[in-house]
Order: sequence, then C-alpha cells, then structure tokens
Amino acid sequence: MDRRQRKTREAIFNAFSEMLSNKSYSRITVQEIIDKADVGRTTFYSHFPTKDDLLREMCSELFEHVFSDAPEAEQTHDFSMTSGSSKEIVTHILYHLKEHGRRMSILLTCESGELFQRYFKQYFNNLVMIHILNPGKHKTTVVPEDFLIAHISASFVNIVQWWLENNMEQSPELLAEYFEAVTGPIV
Amino acid sequence: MDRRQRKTREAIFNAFSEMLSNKSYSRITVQEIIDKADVGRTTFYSHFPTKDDLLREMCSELFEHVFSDAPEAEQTHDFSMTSGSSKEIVTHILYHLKEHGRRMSILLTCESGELFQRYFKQYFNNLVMIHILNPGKHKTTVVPEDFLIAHISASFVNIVQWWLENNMEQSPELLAEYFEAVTGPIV
DNA sequence: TTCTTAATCAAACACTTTGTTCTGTAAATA
DNA sequence: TATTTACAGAACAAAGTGTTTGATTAAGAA
Repeated sequence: MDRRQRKTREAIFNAFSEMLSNKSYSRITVQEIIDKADVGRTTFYSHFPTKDDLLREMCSELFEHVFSDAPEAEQTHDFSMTSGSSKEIVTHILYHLKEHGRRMSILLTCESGELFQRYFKQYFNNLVMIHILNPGKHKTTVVPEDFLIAHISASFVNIVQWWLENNMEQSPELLAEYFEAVTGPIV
Repeated sequence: MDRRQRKTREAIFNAFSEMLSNKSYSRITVQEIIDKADVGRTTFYSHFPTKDDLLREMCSELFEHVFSDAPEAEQTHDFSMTSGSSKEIVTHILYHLKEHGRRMSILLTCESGELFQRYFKQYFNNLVMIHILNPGKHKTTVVPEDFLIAHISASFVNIVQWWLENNMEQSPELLAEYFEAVTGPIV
C-alpha cells in the first residue's frame, strides 16, 4: 500500500473518530471530515464511497486488533472447556479493549453506534460458539442454542458498554468475574 | 387535540413506519414522508421540528400502549416478589408487543434503530427495578446493582429482537420461560 | 538520477435536501 | 355565525452530496 494512501487513511480515521466524540454520526458531514483531516474532496471519495463505508472499515481495522491474538482452542491444553479458560479469554479481550479504549469508547457510546455494535456482536459470536459454549453440552437445555449465543454476545457488548460508561475504572479481571456471574449459571 | 391534528399526525406516523420497513431511517427524506402522508411541507414541520422528533414521539406513543396497563406492584397481593409474578409481567408485556408486532418489528430491527432501543431499555429499566429485582435482596451480590439492571434490560431487548427475527413464532409464555431461564439464576 | 505511474488537490459542477417564510384557503370550535 | 387554528402551495436561501476536469506532486522502479 502506498505511503500516501496509508497517511490519508489514518488522517481520515483520526479526524472522524475524534469528531464522533463531540457530534453524532448522522450530523457529521464529509465536508467537516476532509477539513479536519486536511485532505481533498476527491481523495476522500476515492478512499471511501460513502460515510458508512468509512465507519465499517474503521470498525474492521479495530476488531482485527482486538480479536486478533485471542487464544485459540487448539492452543489450550484441555479440549473440554472449563469456566476458567473461557474466563481467561474474556479477560484477554477486555485487556485489548482497554488498549484501544478511546476509540472503542467513542464507537460504542456514540449515538448511531448500532452499526458498530452489530459488527461487534458478529465478531464475538464466533468466540462464544467456539470457546464459551461447550458444543453438545447444551442440547438438552430449555432454550434454543442460537438464542443462547445471541444472549451471551449481547451480554458481553452490554458489559463493555457499562464499563466504558464507568470510565473503565474496574480491572479486566473484575469485569470478567461480572460476566461470569451473570452468564456462568447458564452455560 | 384538534381532529385535523390527530389526522395529520396519524398519517405521518403510518407513512413513516411503512417506509422504515423498506428503507433505513437515515435514507428517508422529509420530502418522501410528506409525499406518502399527503401533507404539506409546512404542516410536517409544525408537527415535528426534526425527523428525530418524529421517531421519538412515535416511540413514546407506542411504549405507552405496551407498558401502560402492566400490573402494578400495588395491585398484586404479595409485596415480596416471587419469580412467578415477574414472569407474569414479562408475559403480559410480550402479549402487548405481539399486538403491536408490525410496528415494533420495524422499529427494533430497522437500521438506525438505536434511538428506539435506548428508549425501550429506559422504559424497561423501571419495571426491572420495581418488579423483577427484589430491592435489598441483591446487596450482597458480587455484581453492582446498576450493572445488573442494565444487564437484565439488555437481555429483554435482546430476547424481543430474537423473537421478531423468528417472526414471533413462539408463544409469549414460552418466551417468558426463555427469559427466566437466562436471567432467573441471577435474580 | 530519471522515468513512469498513481495519488492528491482545487475548483467548479449539477443535484438533492433542509428548514423558513409568505399568502390564501378550509375546517374546527365557541 | 364568527373566529380562531390548521393546512396547502409555492418560492426561497443555505448547506450537503457526489462527480468531473486538469494540473501537481510524490512514490516506486529502472
């Protein structure tokens, strides 16, 4: 990728995420973004066809960092999941979230963050299926499995939102305990 | 309220909610709304200063119907909440939701429905505090109470969304059981 | 270094959307 | 009936969108 492209891309990302903390997504105009990022109008549209694409790509890039080196099931010693190891994974992700705290915070709490939340749940769904839910274990449960997955993902997004609203005062370990406290009895 | 006002208001509500099933909120223009509702431009703006106000007022009106005659704590015989009575309340609300299914479905699943979801949780938070959470009972729990309330509300919204995505095939009673299954062990 | 490619910029463009303001008309209520 | 009050229609400025043009300028390869 061309150095100029990277530079432009980053400038737009920075300008955009900064603006999201002050203004709602829908009220931010392309004009304002290119003014703050100091790039030409043509340049912006050559990078991102629409404003939605800009948000989408910014989310993707962020998630790749957050979920990238989450411990894989193959790498753990025991194949049968214990609550301890799924807690580890949650803690791990929460640490990554804290690293990218500012931008995450902006995206998760900003008005019109529903697109972001959708992507977030989507990414987390895989982890829930692989790591947290023990496949085959819950066949006999009263609730359908797809509902259970959706419930746990939504609970995770919710806990992160609550965390961000409290300025991330609690430690990732404590958060993971909260998460286990409300989802543990189910899985 | 003037008969003409009511008529105009309803016409706009109907046009708007119909359009939300086809188009995303952000892409719907005032021009399209007034064309479909067949009202003048001036009229629209005299009713709703912005498009956001339109959505907000439509939500409020809907919620008042859904949450209106939910059984009050004062009307129940026992003041100490049992899981049975909270289940009753949930079932009751779900029945109301099913009545208004079409419009609820549109609002909860449409893109840019985050405002709606926020209002929904807001309304439900009160019920959680009064009916579902037994005040004083959870002081010793490991999780903070405000987190618990947020978690339960989010779980309820989530269950309703899942329900709508499945075309409301399940009965309200079964849904209430699911809800109890995932939140019951906590409260 | 030099050459070639590709990204950027500035300006202007047609177009859509927004929200306001005007005046005349029709319907509600007292 | 008389008097409010809501509505319609049209025109309006202001702002935003997405595209086109041609000229610069920087990057990467020879």
